Amino acid sequence: MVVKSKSKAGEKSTRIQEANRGIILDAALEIFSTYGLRGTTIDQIADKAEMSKPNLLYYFKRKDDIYAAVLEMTLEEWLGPMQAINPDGEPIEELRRYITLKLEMSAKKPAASRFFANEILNGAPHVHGFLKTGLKNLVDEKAAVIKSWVSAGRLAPVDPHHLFFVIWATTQHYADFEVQVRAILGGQVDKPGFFEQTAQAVLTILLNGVKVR
Amino acid sequence: MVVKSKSKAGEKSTRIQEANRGIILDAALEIFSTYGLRGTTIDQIADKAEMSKPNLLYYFKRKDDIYAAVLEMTLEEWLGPMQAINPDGEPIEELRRYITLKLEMSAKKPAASRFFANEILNGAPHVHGFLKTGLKNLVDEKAAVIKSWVSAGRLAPVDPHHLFFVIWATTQHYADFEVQVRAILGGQVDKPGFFEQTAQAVLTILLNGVKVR
DNA sequence: CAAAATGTTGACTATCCGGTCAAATATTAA
DNA sequence: TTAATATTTGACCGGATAGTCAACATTTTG
Repeated sequence: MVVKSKSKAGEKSTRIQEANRGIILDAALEIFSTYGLRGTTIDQIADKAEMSKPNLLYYFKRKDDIYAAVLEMTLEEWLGPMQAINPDGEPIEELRRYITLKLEMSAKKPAASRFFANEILNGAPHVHGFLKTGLKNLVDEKAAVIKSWVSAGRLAPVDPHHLFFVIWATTQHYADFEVQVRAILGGQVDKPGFFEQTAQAVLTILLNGVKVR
Repeated sequence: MVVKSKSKAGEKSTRIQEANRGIILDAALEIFSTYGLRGTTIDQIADKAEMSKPNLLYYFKRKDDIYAAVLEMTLEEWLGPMQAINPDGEPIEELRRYITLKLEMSAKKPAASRFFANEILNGAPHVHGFLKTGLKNLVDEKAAVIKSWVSAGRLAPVDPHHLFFVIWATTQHYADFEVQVRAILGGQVDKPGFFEQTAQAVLTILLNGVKVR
């Protein structure tokens, strides 16, 4: 049969589909990240995507489907930097690279960070399973690396899990609480060297915090 | 005169009013903190408060009024610990106390922290003015204290504003991302010594990060 | 080209939700 | 007790919002 099944298995997509799905996901990320799932309306996303609502629903049948797609997209790149922590590297340098990468992601894709923050604040209904399996496994694995570094006397004695929490909290703060940071620091935030200044301050505190004395 | 003037213009309130407003604000904080303003329905709050919707609206005319009341209530206690930073104290001890207080607040009133996080994530529409005035002033004042400590060589050279951001991010993380922390640490979170363990880890990293070497 | 497939939209429906209101009930004061 | 006042609620209204659908428009294919 010559049926061009377009549903599940034989996922063929035209350029228009490719393009529009991308446009929708970008728009949705933006809106979801500030209003959350329940606070977002399909019309808002459609407006942002410059597309009629029925047209948008032609690509994603339900609001939840859009949300799920954005979530999947976001989660993928979220774990990248952590996976890159190298057990055979120099501890402080590995942490410096990890923290810097996370800060860069917050600066470049603040909406992704806020989207995730919203999901967690709402009780993580859509990623609870993932947190307890995928994320936990990865964190436990990397925590073991940290622990081995501590045991070898290459890092100050510090609880590995809490170290990750502190790093996540700090790096994501600049995306999630950007409005507050702006309110306090003012136009300074938009000046050229701001990212470097932030990175330097954060790295100074956190790395000194884990260096062997 | 027999008028029991309460606040505004002869605002007398009965015990029932006193009690019900309190019940409503507690319920509202809980719901708002997980669903945000737009994601919360009046019915949800009414259910939580075990009260009919019209009855609830008898005490607060509009949803926004409830939100504003919760916000005011939350903001007040939010600044307490920071104001308590004493310029004449010993720097490391002052910071230790501040961080510990913030961690205690996160542990005791996570909903308040999440409520605030939601407001900021949503773009801080209701507190933007406050952030740029009240909060900024207080932060600038305390940043000057930190700066003087650094200048006197009593703290490692660190940007005062970023130090506050790191402290806020870290301490509030345990409330805002509680679901994630639970997913990763499991039942450990509910064991007796967990708070002390967390405080110790956080204090170790942050205080070592700012101690003079 | 013409037919088929894909993409787009205005108009519509059903439901949810914020808010009202008049009537009923409970509390307080005289 | 009774009258005034405060509290509670079922029923309702109007606007917003998720999702549908049939018709129209465009693109792809043979």
